[in-house]
Amino acid sequence: MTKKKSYTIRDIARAAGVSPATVSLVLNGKGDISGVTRARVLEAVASLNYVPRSTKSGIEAGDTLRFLKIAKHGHTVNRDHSVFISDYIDGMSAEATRRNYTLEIVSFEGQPISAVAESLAGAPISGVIALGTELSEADIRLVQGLGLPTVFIDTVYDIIDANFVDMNNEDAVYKVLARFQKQGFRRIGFVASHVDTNNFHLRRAAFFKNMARLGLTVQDGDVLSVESTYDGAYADTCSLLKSGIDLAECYFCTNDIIAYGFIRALKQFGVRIPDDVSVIGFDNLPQSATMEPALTTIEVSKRKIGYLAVTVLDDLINASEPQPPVKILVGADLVIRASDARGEPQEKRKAPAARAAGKLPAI
Amino acid sequence: MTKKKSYTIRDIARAAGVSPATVSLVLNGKGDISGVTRARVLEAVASLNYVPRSTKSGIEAGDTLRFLKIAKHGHTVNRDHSVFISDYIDGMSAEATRRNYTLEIVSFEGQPISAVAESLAGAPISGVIALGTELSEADIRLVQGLGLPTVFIDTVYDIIDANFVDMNNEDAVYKVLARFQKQGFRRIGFVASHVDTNNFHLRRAAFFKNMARLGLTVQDGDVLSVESTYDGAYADTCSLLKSGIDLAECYFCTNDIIAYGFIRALKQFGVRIPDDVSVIGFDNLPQSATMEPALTTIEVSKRKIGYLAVTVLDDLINASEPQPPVKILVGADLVIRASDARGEPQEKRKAPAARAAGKLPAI
DNA sequence: GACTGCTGTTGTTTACTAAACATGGGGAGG
DNA sequence: CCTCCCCATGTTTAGTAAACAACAGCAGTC
Repeated sequence: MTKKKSYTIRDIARAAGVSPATVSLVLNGKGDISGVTRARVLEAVASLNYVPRSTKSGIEAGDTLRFLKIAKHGHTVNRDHSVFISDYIDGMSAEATRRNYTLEIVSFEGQPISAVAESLAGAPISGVIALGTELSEADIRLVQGLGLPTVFIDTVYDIIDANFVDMNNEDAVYKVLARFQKQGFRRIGFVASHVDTNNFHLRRAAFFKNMARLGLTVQDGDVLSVESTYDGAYADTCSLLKSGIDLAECYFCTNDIIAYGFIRALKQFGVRIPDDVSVIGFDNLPQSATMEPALTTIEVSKRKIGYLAVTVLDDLINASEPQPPVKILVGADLVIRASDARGEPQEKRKAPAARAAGKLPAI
Repeated sequence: MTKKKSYTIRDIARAAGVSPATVSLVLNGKGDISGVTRARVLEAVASLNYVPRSTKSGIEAGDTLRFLKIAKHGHTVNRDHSVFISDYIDGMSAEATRRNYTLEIVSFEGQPISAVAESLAGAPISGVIALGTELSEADIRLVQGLGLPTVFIDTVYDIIDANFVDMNNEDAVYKVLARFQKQGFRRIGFVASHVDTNNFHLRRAAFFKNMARLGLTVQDGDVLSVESTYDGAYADTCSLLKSGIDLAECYFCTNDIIAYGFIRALKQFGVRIPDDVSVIGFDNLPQSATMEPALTTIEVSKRKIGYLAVTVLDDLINASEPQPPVKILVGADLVIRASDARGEPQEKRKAPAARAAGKLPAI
C-alpha cells in the first residue's frame, strides 16, 4: 500500500458515488451539502485513509478565530460567570460556523497579559475575540497592538481605537431607575462591587448620571459596596446591617450574584423583599427566575454580542481597506419579576416588527 | 394572444435554453448567474412578454429598504451636506444590493414628522433607514413607533430603545484635542454652531469632557457660536473680531463648513493660519484638501456607517426573535494637513492587519 | 351557496455536478 | 543545478434536477 500514490479527491468521489467537486466542498465546509452525502463522503475518506496531500506542505489550517478567555485576577471571571461565557460562545460559534470559521478557545487564568500576547504571536489564526471583562486600557492596547484583527467583548473604553461589543450599561441602568421612579420611589440606593471591572465602573457612572437625569438625588449612605461573590456580598451586607445603616427604599445591585447575597442578608435581618425594600439586579442569571422572591433584573442578549463580534471581525479580516474601529452597544431588557415593589404581571418585550409583505403594484 | 394563458417560467426557460430553475434565480436575483445567461433570460422574458402572474395578485414588490432623507428645518441638511448623504447612500446601496434589497430614497423637506410617518404607513417596504441628523428624540420615538424595522443614522440618543449607527463624536473630538495638546497648546477654543443638531450637541459635550480628561481648562470666551453656513459663519466671526475678542491659540470647529467661514474671516483680519491660530475641522469635505491652507480635519467613513446600517437592518428583518436595539459608533480619523501648527508630513492611517495565512500542521 | 379537500400548475430552493480555473511539484531540457 | 512547462490535484463558479411550497380552481358534500 505504499507504491500506489495515495488517493486523490477523485478516488474518494468514485468511492462515495459523488462528483469530485462535492468531495472538495465537503472537505472544505463550503457550499450546501446534505447530511447524508457529507457522511458518505467522510466515510469514504476515512476508509480509504485519504490524506489531502496537495496545497502547502502538511495539513492546512482553515480560517480560525480565537476566543481569548482571560481571567487576570478571577474576581469576576469565575464560576459564577460561566453562564455568560457560554452564551457568548454560543453566539460566536453559531455565526463563525455560518461564515466558515473554526472557533477555538484559549483560556488564561492569573497569567500576565504578556503571556496572552506571546501566545498570539505567529499563531495560525485570522482574528481574535478577546473577553475584555477584566482587561485594563493598557491590556487592551497591548493586545490590539499585536496586529491581528481583534474585537473585544464585555467591555468598552472611550478613546481607544479598537473594536468593542458590549452591553449598553447606561441605557440598562436608566431602565432600572426609571422603573423605580415610576413605582413612586425617590430614595434609590446602589449596591456596587469592591472590585471594579469596567462594566461595573460603567454601571456606577450610569447610576449617578441617570439619577441626575431623572431629577433624583443620591443620598450619601445609599451607595454601598460589597464583595462580588455570593458569600462575600452576604457577609458584607450583614456587617453593614449590624452597624445599623439606614436603608433606602430600593436598591439596584450591580449584578445578580451580589443581589443574591444582599437579599439573603436583608431577609435574615427581617427585611421583607419587596414589601420593605425593592431590589433589581443585573444579568438575569438562571437562578433569578427561580429564587424567592424571583429577582427583577436586567437581561442582555449575550448571543447577540457574540454574533456581532464575529460579524465585525469578519469585516475586519476580509475588508480590502483598513476599517475604522467600531463600538457597538447592545440594548438591554428589564425583566420584571417579584423583587421590586408591587410586582405586576410578567412584562413581555414588544413583538418584533412583522416583516412587511408589500403587495402594491409597482409604479 | 388572449386565449393562451400567458407564458410560464418554463416557456421562458425553453426559449432561453436554460432550466426553469435558472429563470427563477435570475428573476429573483438569487444564486450565481453569469451575465451572459442573465441577459439571455431577461431577453426571453421581454420578447415573450412574460408577466410573473403567480404569487399574490399583481406584480410582486421585491424586498425594499427605504432611506428617509429628512430635512426638518434645513439648517444642516442642505446642499453643503450632500457630499455626506451620497457617501451614506453609496455604503447602503452597495450592501443592500449584495443582500438582495432594493434601496429606495424618499426626501422630506420642511414637512412635519407626521408626514413622514404617514408616508410609511402601509408602504410595501421591509425596513427603514432614517437620516437622523435633524431629528429630535420625540421624532425618533414617533418613527420608531411605526412598527417597521428601523435604523437611524447620523445621530444617537441615550435611553431610546432604537437602533443607531453614528460616528464616534467623543473619540473624534479627543483626537483633535490631544493633537492640539501634543503641539504644546494649552488654550484651546471651540467654534460651535447656533443650530444644535444632535451631533453638534455631542461634539460640544465631548469638547468639555475631553478638555477635562486632558487636564485642560476651558476659558469662558473661547467657546464661540456662529451660524452653520459658510456665509453665516464668516459674518458672525467678523462681528466677533470687530468686537475685539481675545483669540485662543487654536480652535476646533464643529464642522468644516464653519471652519471655512471662520478661517476666511480670520485671514481677512490679518490672522495667519496656522502661524497665529491653528484650526481643525470636522467632516473632511472635499474642499478641505484643496483650500489654502489645507484644513486638518476629522474624517469618518460614511460608507461604513451606511454599510452597518443595512447590516443591522437586515438582521432585524430576518431574525426570528425580537432583536435587542443596537447602538454603533464608528471611529474617526484625524487627517493632518496644514491648518494646525507646525504642519507635519501627511499622516497615514496604520495598515490593516494582514490576514494571517496560517500553515501549521494541525495538532 | 358555502365549505372542504383534492389536484395540477406555477414558481422556489436545495443539493448536487460539469467544467473552467488555480496551484504547485516534478521531469525534461538547457 | 536551474528553468520552464505540463499535468495532477484540488477549488470554485454557474448551472440543473428534483423535491418542495403555494395556490387556483374545481368537485363533492351538506
